[in-house]
Amino acid sequence: MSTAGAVRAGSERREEILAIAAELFAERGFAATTVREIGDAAGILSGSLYHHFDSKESMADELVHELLDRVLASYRRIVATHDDPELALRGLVHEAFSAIATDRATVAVMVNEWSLFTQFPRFAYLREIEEDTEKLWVSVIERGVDTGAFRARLDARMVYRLLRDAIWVSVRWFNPAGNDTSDEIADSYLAVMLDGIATAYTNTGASR
Amino acid sequence: MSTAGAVRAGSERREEILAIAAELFAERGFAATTVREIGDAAGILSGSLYHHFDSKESMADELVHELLDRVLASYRRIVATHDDPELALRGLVHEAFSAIATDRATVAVMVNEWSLFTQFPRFAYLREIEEDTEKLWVSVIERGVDTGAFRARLDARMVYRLLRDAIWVSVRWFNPAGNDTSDEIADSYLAVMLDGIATAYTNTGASR
DNA sequence: GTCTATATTGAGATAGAC
DNA sequence: GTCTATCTCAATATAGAC
Repeated sequence: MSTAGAVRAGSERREEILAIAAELFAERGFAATTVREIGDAAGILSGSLYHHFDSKESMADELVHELLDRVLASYRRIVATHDDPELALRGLVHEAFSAIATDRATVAVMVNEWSLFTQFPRFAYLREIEEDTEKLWVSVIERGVDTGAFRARLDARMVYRLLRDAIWVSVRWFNPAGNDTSDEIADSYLAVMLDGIATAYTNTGASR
Repeated sequence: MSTAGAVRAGSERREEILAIAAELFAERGFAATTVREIGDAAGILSGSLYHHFDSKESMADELVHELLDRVLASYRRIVATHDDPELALRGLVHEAFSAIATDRATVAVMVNEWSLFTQFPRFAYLREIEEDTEKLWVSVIERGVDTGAFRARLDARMVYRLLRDAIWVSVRWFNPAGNDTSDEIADSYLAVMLDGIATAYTNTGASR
């Protein structure tokens, strides 16, 4: 393999540096993290980073792109293996929380820098993958409405966004090393989303 | 009134510049917005901004602090005037979406830069106000559990965070000038949160 | 309250030796 | 693959005139 210029494929050292960068981006923010800090944390000088990467931006790019590709692939597998819409939805939610647990830093970068990154052409895939993801989740929700598992006249797109936003932003406070596992919080969120928080006998309000 | 140094209280020009800065911070991100851009958009040179403000940071500080104070005060009024927990919760959710509609740019700055700002001592009030807000919402949810309006054994804190995260992050895609008003989306979110998306007869799964 | 002019700093990135 | 050394630029912020 070539050693000149910014290497494309994944060497061990590369992955190591990416993981360090992810932690710093997540902790301080992408813009507020300097390449000198990344170099310091990796035990090399900032200039040496450019043997591995083209730019600071390309580090974040690689991190987030790889994560999103992986998560979308998992989503597709889950939907393909569950005919039952409720079971499919449960699988999707568990998968998302699982990603928060296993890739906390990168998820935090994605969530915190979403509005920044989506401005730039090089991050166009963010919107594309998110669009595919939305289609996938919405199709599951709509199928649930069709089968009668979910309520009629649901706005599937709105339900998806509510759930998506709540799940991903939980990376800001959810600590998988704490009291709850990612499966436990997934089940808690699913319980609220599926059954609601109101008791049946209050379910008579004019506005509902 | 004094005209030397950075003025504290609100003149019209000041408010105008703050609104312009909020739009730019929201659109491009706080770090990626330069004081030159703010000056250009306001029709003055960047140096002249420092007659009104101490720093770029203090502009964001003022915007977000003022918003959060205002929202928390509204929350308190709502809780104080509603004995019924469900009505109180409905009022809170409507108020939050109303803030997104009336102060979209500042809410976006708060949401997008939360992790960045909370790192700095000058933004300590962010965590403080958020803590008070959490207590207020959680007390409403717990009262609902006590009165029987909401399900027993709810994790009130978790329910609050799910709802809070979903509401605020919706600023990234919710367009109050579009098809839905803020009251409509508030009612949609409340319908899902109160009643869930599952139909009653599926409510027999072992995991629920 | 804004402009002219500029100080000052710190950032991302590069070239070439080792 | 890392270091030495440095370039280059753009950013925040300031001083003082008008």
